[in-house]
Amino acid sequence: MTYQDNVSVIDCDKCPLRGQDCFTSFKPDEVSFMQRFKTGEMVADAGTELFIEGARSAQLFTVLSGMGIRYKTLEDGSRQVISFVMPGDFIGLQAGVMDEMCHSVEASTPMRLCVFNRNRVFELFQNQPDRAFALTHIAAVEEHFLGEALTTVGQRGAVDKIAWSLHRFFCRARVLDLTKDDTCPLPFRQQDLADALGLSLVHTNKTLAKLRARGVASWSHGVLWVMDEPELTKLSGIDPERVQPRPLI
Amino acid sequence: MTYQDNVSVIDCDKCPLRGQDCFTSFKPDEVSFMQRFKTGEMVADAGTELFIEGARSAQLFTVLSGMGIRYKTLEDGSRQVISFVMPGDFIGLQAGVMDEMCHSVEASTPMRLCVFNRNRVFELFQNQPDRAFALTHIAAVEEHFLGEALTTVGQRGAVDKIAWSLHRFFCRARVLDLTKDDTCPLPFRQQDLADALGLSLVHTNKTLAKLRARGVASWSHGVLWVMDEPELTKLSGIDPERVQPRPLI
DNA sequence: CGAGAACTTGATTCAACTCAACACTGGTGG
DNA sequence: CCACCAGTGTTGAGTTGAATCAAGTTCTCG
Repeated sequence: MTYQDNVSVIDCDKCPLRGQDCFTSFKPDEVSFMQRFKTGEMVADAGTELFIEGARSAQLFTVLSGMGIRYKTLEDGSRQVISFVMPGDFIGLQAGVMDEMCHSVEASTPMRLCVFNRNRVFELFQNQPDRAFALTHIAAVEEHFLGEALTTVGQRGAVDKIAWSLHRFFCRARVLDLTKDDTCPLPFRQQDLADALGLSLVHTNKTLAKLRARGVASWSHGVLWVMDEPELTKLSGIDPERVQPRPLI
Repeated sequence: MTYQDNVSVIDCDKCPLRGQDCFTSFKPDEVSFMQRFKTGEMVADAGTELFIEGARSAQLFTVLSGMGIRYKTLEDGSRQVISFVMPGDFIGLQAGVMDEMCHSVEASTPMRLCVFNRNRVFELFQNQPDRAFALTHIAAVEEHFLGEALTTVGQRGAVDKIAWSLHRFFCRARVLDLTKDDTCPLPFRQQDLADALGLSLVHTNKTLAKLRARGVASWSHGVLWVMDEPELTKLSGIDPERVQPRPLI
């Protein structure tokens, strides 16, 4: 399952994410504050449930590496994937400010997570206005993204939905430097994508085949290959995908 | 259109919303801070665009009275209603922390808004940790709601979608004390509801008729009448609708 | 090598969409 | 004052995109 890995904890100082230019830069005292705020690291195997809907959690995480999914489950067993979780994402904010999580988070690959203590979140508001602002910024960005997802799921057809999803993922991967040429890892199941877009597994599969046949994008064996990026961008309906640096917690 | 109404500005001290028990209480110094933070009031006619997608805005608002919709527009002209805006809602957070809004906001009824200055948001983080936390809390609640909306739009059938939407609205209205017996104002068009749920106008109309015929709920002439609340709740798929007090800005 | 999970593909069904007409309302101007 | 119009709501008929059902095929891993 999961285990604490106290030996090889990374210093915030040397955090491999912080340097990337898709994240806003830290002031020196912010780094040292985060170092004190951080209570450890955790490694999770693929399949681990990091959070469970409705549960209170004492811990909050920042993803150092690996990927996962946030999702909600309905009474009838159907599932809505809310978003894909990637390195740099902060998870558990809802548990941090409200009393409980309103969705579950599951690791799709092995993940390494930076661990924070829930009951120290308020310290951050008291002592580190910049960090508190960053937290709010992250929440606003997440809200923005959910609005886009809602729009896609509510208004577009299957081809556009899939295209949007693949395009968005590829762009996120690129700023994280996870792409190689026109490819990037996409370690989810077709079922996950289907549940994210409100499509059936079968239709998702057929639509992916269509995009592959059209020479737009191809996803197999956990690797996404963007064959015709302009076309994918056009189908996705996203303007220039403003890549604005976002804060890291 | 809109105009400043400098004469009858309400003191935060006497804010009619603050007293309601659906909002968390303020400490005295928080009230005085908000009073200084508040730069005025605005009255908007029905139909006014409070925010326009993509624009920067110098102002942020808290809704004092009236209702509206948040929405995104797509290239092809279709529209996704992100949420319904009700008294107590804080709008413009995205403009406040990111540089621009990623959805528009339109008044559906005449609205009275409390106006704040965007460039003073950071003061709040520097001087008022409680208020800053409240802002983050609001963002997290909004994120929670959007996740629920996404789940509904993605996974449920038309009857459930409509039921969820009506139930949610009625619950929100009730905690704001806008209900009278089993009714509450619902000042939107069927098209707005359709665009919120990703349904066509025609199908929305037919589904509303179905709920009316079944004796569950009836919406006409801007008034929602909940005829069978247990049934509506059941259809909506919401557990107990935990009514947790939320902060007001 | 066998078993389960994931992915494919074709055939059929159904929920929701589009089209099209009509009813009701309130506002405007001749 | 009434004719007209634009916005909104209602209803029926026919179409379609996506769901479901049903059978494979390929992968993965113990």
